[in-house]
Amino acid sequence: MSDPVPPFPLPANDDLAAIFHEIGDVLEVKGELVFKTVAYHRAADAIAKAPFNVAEAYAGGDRRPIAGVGQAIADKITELATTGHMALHDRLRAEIPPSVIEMLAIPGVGPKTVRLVWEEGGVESMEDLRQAAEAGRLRGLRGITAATERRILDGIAQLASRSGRLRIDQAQAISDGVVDALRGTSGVTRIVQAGSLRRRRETIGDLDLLVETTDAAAVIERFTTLPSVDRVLGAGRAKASVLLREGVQVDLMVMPPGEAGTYLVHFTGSADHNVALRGLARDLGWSLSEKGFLRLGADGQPAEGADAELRTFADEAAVYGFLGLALVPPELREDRGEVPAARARTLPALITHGNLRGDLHSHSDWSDGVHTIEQMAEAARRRGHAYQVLTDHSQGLGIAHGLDPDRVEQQRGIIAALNARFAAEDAAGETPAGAVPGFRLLHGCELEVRADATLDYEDDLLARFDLVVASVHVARRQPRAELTARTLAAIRSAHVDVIAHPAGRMIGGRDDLDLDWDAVFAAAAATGTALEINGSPQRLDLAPERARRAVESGCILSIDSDAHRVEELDAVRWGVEQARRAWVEPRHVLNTRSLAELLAHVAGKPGRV
DNA sequence: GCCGTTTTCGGCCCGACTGTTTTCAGTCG
Repeated sequence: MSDPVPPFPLPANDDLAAIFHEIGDVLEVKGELVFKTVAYHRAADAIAKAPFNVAEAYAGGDRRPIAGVGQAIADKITELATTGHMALHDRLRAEIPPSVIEMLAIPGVGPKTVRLVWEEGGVESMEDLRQAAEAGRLRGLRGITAATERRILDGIAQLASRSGRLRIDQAQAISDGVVDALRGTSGVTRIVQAGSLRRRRETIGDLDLLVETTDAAAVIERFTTLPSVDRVLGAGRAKASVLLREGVQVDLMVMPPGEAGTYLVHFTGSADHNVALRGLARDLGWSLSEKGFLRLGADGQPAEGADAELRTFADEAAVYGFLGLALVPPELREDRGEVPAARARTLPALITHGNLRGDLHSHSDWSDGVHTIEQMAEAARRRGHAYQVLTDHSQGLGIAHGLDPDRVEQQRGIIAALNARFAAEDAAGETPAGAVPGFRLLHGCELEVRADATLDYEDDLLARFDLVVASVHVARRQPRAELTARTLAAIRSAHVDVIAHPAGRMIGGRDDLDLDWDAVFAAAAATGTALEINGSPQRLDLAPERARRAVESGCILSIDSDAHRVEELDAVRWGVEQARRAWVEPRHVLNTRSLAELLAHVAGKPGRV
């Protein structure tokens, strides 16, 4: 018997988190104790990060512990998951309308200002606020001048023009441009791209640069007057912020020479990671900030006078060491278990780009790629791969010029001829620069999983490929049961070796497929079918949290470029970065294996003869 | 509101920049 279906929809983790963020926001505007509001926001973040559907679990009576969610908030989740309502949320909404709370999103406008304009200015929404500021009706309020009104209007305009988060490849290009422009400024000895870009998040909100220099004024002057700067948001002696013409905010911090350690830690870690480090420091009797460690006195405040002491470090390893921790790689600094692991010396030995021996997913101009089979193979070979799998689309994906069985047969001949030439060159000692002798182009396909859960080629044709990558492109809006059944059908096929971009997402575009992930991970682990981390910066799918759960579930992964042109073969680097964020080690990844090991794994799939 | 091999009560991360209430509160990262 299945569970009774509740008469109201259960929220996804993101939606549940949004409710608690909203509660935290309302309490801030109400002037509630700050630690209480922080507790709601922290709980919301923890819920958003939870690796299972929290509302579903709570609805079923499974109140798994979540760090940051205590008795009171857990009860509220249960209330919402079992009744469809949360009394506190309803009451707070009645007290302060959401349209008032939305004003918190305006840069430069915080809870105190929102409360002031709402209670004393009668402002009920962002649009109200804009009109009141334009009409000069706010300046009578305590602490608000004409300049403040101007600032509020700027903030509203900035919010409207904000272009959302950047893809990591776009952010990297913009950041590189700024770094190049700052290089050579007098006194500058080092520039580090910190923040979420250094943590290699899939999307980036704003950019953080750390500049080691003996002449802070010079670099801040140069930075705030770059041609790419639209306007300066703020500039002091040690830091400055600008908005670029592209709409991206860049924050620059100056660090004194020889003291980079705590600066790098502070401006790289996520807020939660940093909070955890500061807590550790406090336990050891020190206050940690970007400037270094300040010794605490008996009163818990930084010691003064003769007892005052500031400890600085030249590099990050020394900072973590001072806290009794192993150096945490930037990609892991998200407060997802890395701090205890660093203390216990159980951090993973993360995969690197150099561990990859080949690429299991790429296209040519035979389907929807740009370059020829030979061009793609040569390019892969000269990148030092041991193997490259050509995986043009199967016949059903008409829009991508999928191949019918005759065309597949023709490809086979071309691939054999290329491999013969490569072998002859190797034998003659004419292996090209960058290449490794023995390179093989493998014949694969990207097999469409049809809407009815059947596969797009017959088994006898599939059996002749070296390796098969399967994926879902069509009928994406099916209910979860159907979509899951399709993915499971591919996983259980004796001929499918990799599930490509399993969630089917496009960053900033398509959402994830609605799959029963526990079922997918269990089947993939049982059959040895690899789940892909697709390196295309538009996809980066599996996402890190899912990839981490996949590995914990016993799955093997692949990290592939999905290249449609020669240059895109390098996209595996983005995939490797996401794998690192997922705590992935080389042993978890199929294409870290040698050609012989790869082929042995494929041949060993259950049901294969 | 959360949390504890130092605490079940009393703490809870830290500093720069801005503008104005000109000594500090508000906002941000």
